[in-house]
This record gives sequence, structure tokens and C-alpha cells, in this order.
Amino acid sequence: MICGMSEPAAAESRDDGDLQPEADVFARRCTSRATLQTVTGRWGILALAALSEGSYRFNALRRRVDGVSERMLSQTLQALERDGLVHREVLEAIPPRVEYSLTPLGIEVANRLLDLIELVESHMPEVHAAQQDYDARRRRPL
Amino acid sequence: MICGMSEPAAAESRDDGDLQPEADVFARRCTSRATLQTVTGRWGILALAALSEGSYRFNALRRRVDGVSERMLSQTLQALERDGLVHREVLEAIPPRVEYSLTPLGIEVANRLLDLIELVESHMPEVHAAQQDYDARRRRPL
DNA sequence: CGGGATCCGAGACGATACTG
DNA sequence: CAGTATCGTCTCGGATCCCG
Repeated sequence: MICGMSEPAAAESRDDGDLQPEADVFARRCTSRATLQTVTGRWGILALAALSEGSYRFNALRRRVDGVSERMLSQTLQALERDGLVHREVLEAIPPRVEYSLTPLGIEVANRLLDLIELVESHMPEVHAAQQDYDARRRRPL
Repeated sequence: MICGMSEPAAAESRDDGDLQPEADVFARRCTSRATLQTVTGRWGILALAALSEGSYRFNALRRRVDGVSERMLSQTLQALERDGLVHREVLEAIPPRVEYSLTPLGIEVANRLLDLIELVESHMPEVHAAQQDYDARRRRPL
């Protein structure tokens, strides 16, 4: 089973969404849902999208992803590295130098994200119109 | 400019990421980033993915998206409706009946999300292997 | 330069109760 | 059935200080 999250001794197989042969994001405890979150999280998307342009050093990436704090970028990169999407290479030098780049899987994921980003960006006028429409209708329900 | 968020009287144009002719998720205050978050948020993805299977009523959708609370589903659907991705239709009847479905734009977005979901699900074995590798290396740094 | 450790507020989230 | 309201919890995320 792909969905399994081998927890030491908590909540054994009384669930039904746990015995599936394949990953299913709709199942509550499926690990694919967690992975999807690290990928689509607030900073995960942007980090992957930025790294799809090429490798970055920590602070360069921080400047590229406008608004991210050191802490969150560090956390995000660790999560992405753990899931095998980002490769971290420490270059022995003074001052320290660390290069981040995408793994093959990371590239695949990033490509999908870029598709999505491009789609959303190109349709922002529609979205803004819908928002104004919605907000107007909510102030005067009818 | 697409990135603009017309705020009454706060933080005028001393920013640089605000005068662009196009949307850019990398810019801190770009509205496309917010939209991307409602779309890729924890429940947003799953709601859109579920609705790509066809229209759903509120509680049916709640059952489909395993683990979501009434509150969060309601919030998520409102955000998606506001951005013009989900259509909400109230059928006058007793008991009340509300159908949720995707708009044309919502379908486009959902398709991209399904691509991403499928990719992630199919690579979960790789991800799990990477995680175990990472965790093992962190316990014994070298 | 590339982070880790800590503190703390804001918002996400879930459970429950209530309404039309 | 389809939500809203309220509350308490808990994680996210920013600011700051610190170290190699």
C-alpha cells in the first residue's frame, strides 16, 4: 500500500482508507496528501517555480521569492529535499556556499506547477471581475 | 496593471513589484499569488479535483473530500466561488439543495491540478524512499 | 553566507451548537 | 440539508538573535 504512514502504535487499521493499493489524495490519511501540501504550499510552489529557472543559492533564492523569510525558506527547502524534489549541495568554501537545484522528479512537478501558474496569471482579469461581481452581490444580497 | 490590489490608502507606489503590466507570482503583493493560494490550498485542490468529476451537493462533497470539516468546506467553496472557479446553484426546495460545479475557468484549473495530483500519486514510492533516506541521514549526519 | 533556536502573534482548523 | 456562529487548539509564519 502506498497510502500507509507507518505510525509506531497509533490508530491501527480500523480505518478503511488505509488498505488501498494505490495513492489517493481523497483519503484522509494518505501520505500523498501531505506531499501535495509541501509541493503546493505557500512557499513550496514558488520555490519550485524559481528553481525551475536554474539552481540558486540560498539568499539568491530568497530574493527571487519575494517576501519569504529566512525561516520559511529554510523549512520549505528542507521539506522539498526530504521528499526528493530538491537537491542540496554544500560547496566547501569560505564563506559557505550552498546550491539548490531540482531533482528529475522535482523538474516534473515544477513543470506542472508552471502550467498552473501561467494559467492563473493569464486569467487574472477574469478572476478580478468575478471577485468584484461577488463582492457587489454580497453587499446587496438581491 | 494586473498585479494591483486597490487598497484605499495604504502603501502606495513605493514598491517596485506593483507597476508591472502582467501578473507575476514572484512579486510579493501580486493578487495572483493569493488566487494561487485559494486554488492550491489544502482543501482548494481537493474540492476542485472532486468537482472535476461532476457537480456535487454540499454534504456529498464533504464525504468525497475525506476529513474536511463543514466550516472549512464552506469557506473553501466561498473563496473558489469568489474567484470565479466554482458555480453555486441554489435549488428552491425543501429540504434545501445546493449544487456546486466548476466554471469553464475552474475546469481549466482543475485539469492542471489533476495532472499534478496524478504525477505526485504515481511517484509516491520514490518520495517515500527519499524520505527514509533523508531521515536516516539526519540521525547519523555522516 | 547559510542557516538553527527561540519567542510570539495571527490565522488555520476542528468540534459543537444553532438556524432557516 | 446547507450552512453560520462560537470557541478552543494548534500550526504557520515573521522577527530576532546567534553560530560556524
